[in-house]
Parts: sequence; C-alpha cells; structure tokens
Amino acid sequence: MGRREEIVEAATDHALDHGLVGLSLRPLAEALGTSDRMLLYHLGSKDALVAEVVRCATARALERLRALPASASPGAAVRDLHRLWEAPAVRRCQRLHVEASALGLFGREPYASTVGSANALWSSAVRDHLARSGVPAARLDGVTHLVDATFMGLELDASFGSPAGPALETLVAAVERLCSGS
Amino acid sequence: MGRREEIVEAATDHALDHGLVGLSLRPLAEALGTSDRMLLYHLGSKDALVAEVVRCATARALERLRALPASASPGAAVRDLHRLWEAPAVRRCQRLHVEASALGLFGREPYASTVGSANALWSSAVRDHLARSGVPAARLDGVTHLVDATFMGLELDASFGSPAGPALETLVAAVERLCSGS
DNA sequence: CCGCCAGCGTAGCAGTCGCTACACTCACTC
DNA sequence: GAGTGAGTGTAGCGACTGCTACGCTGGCGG
Repeated sequence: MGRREEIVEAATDHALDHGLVGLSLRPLAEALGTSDRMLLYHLGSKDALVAEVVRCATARALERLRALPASASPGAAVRDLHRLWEAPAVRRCQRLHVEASALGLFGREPYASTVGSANALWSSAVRDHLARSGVPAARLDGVTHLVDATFMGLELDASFGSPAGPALETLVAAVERLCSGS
Repeated sequence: MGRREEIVEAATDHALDHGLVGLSLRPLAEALGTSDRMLLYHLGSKDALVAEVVRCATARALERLRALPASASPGAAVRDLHRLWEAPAVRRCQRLHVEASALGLFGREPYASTVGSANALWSSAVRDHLARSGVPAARLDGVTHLVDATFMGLELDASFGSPAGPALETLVAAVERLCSGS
C-alpha cells in the first residue's frame, strides 16, 4: 500500500470519528502523525482528500453489503439490511455518507458530485440484495428507493434520540404486504 | 417587529438560499445591509443566531403544515404531505432542517440541540395530520416516523438527481395497505 | 439643558484556514 | 561520485473567522 492509500485510510478513520464538517488539514495531519504539507503533497488539495475519504468510507460499507447473503423474504431483507446498517462499522460509514450528502445539499463541492456516485453504488447494491431476496421486479425500483431513503432519514432522526424501532417495523410490514399481495 | 426579529427573518431568508455550512457573519451582514457588529449586538453570538434561524425556518414550515386540511385517506395524506413538502417555500425550509440535522450528527452545537426540538414539533404536527386523515392509532407512531424519515431521506437523495416518484408511490401504496388491512 | 443609554460604525484583536516557497535528506541511476 | 527525483520539515503568505474595544450619534427623561 502506497503512502497515499495509507493516508486516505487513516484520514477516513479520523473522519469516521469526527465528521467532515470541522475537518481541517493541520489537526488531521497531527492525528495522523504527519504534517499538512504532506497531506497536500500526496493528495493534491483538501477537496481531493475529502473526495477520497468519502469514496473510501463508501467502499468499506459496500464491501459489507455485498457480502450479505440473500434473505428469506422481502420483509426479512429489510430487517437484515437494517441490522447491517446498524453494525457499528457500517453505521459510522453511513453516518459519514449522510453528512456528506447534506453538505452537498446546496451544491457545495466536492461533496455534491462525490456523494452522487457513491450513492449510485450503494443504491444499486441495495437493489441487488432486495432482488436476491424475492422482491418482485415490478416493486424493485420503488422498494429500493424507499428503503434507502428511510434508512438515511432514520440516521438523521437517530442523532437526537428518536428510536428507529417503530418506523422499521412499519417498513418491514409494508414491504411484506407490498411484495406478497398483488 | 423589533430589530432582532427583522434580523432573524432576513438571516433566515439568506440561509434558505445559501445554507448553514458556509454561513459567516460578515457576508451575511453585508447581504442584510448591516454589519457583523450589529448581528452580534442583537443576537449575542453566532450560535444564538444560527439557533434562531433554524427555529424560524421550522416555524415557517410548521405554519403551512398546520394549515393543511385533513386528507381523505391515509394514502392521500401521505401524498398531500409530500405535495406540501415539495412546495418551494416549504421545501427550502426542510432542506435547511436536513442540513442542520446532518450538522448535528456528530454532536456539534448549536445544531444538535436546536434541531432536536425543531424535529419534535414537526414530527408531532405530521402525526396530527395523519391522525386527522384516518391512520389508526395502532399504526400512528410507526407511520409517522416512517413518513418523516422517508421524506428527509428523499430530500438527501434529491440533491443528486434521484427522482422521488418511485419511493413516494411505494410509500403511498404501503401506507394504504397498512391502514386498511388488519 | 444635561446626562444617559440604546443603536450603530470603525478598527482591530488573536486565531485558523488552505496552500506555497524553499531548503534539505536520502536512495537511486548513470 | 555527480546528478536526479521523490519525500519531508520549516516557515510563512494572504484571507478569513468570531468577537471586542472604543467612540460617535440621536432621542429620551430629569
């Protein structure tokens, strides 16, 4: 692993803990045992570094999602996806993804474009898992978007103590009915 | 309206356009035709100003939500809530709310605490509307949280061009089945 | 007519930001 | 052994941050 990849991995760990918003080169460099000068030497600019961090966090979460075995039913798939999402290692990545998405809300770069492609990857992996778990093709698009959006929204809600339970149970029940009936 | 309220309203307009992240006192003051000195004089600190802005944006959206007449059915309620959410005046407020929520994700103040109470208000108003529109009590909690989380998530997705249509239709169908059956 | 104080402007503080200029070491090739 | 290039440390640039010290103004009550 080259120095650049080492830096990106370590910076990702740091961002997973502290978020993207306050991120600045000097404290980050100090935490990584190097200097801001070096971060810029290897990454080119802060924006490039941030883009790499977002990409790296997404890749870590994706690896876990792709390793998830097919679930027994659409309802079980939603539950399994949520369990995966709540695994600490995955959740921290998703929290970062949500933060990056919000930073792109007003078109601010590099968040807007980076998060766009990250989300396409994640969303299509969710779709794959749902398809493998018996969600009928006619419902696949809608359920994928619904599940994806709901989990993101729940992550936002969770930050001020709102429990995910009721919404999750409702979503599971809804997906079950939607995929068995009609 | 006192000078303080005028400033908060104008600052809210500005934040609705430009977001909370890059917000800094001097450009804001210039846009408002005053000086950073005055913002601090009337509001006390930047954090207090931000808290007021978030509160103000939430109040504007709430006013619209509370004026929404009861819908004909649970499914229609979801559709009506979404139509309300997509009204430009409301949507800008919700976009700001989502941004503020994300800024609170890592516990950063004043976002975390301000957004918490704003969300409680919004969530309970959504709950009221759903109850008025025929969502049975047993489902009220789950549907409220589901709808709320989904809309927030869709707002995040919308920023990189993902259409809300499929997820919304699926949510409407799901809520309809959930509230008529069993 | 005087004092007072809310409201406002000017100037500036100490600190942080991303980024760069420059000099230097070291391993390498020729 | 000279030259070369990647990698690194130091120091600092200009811009910007939230915030404050200080002085002025105008209208009010005494």
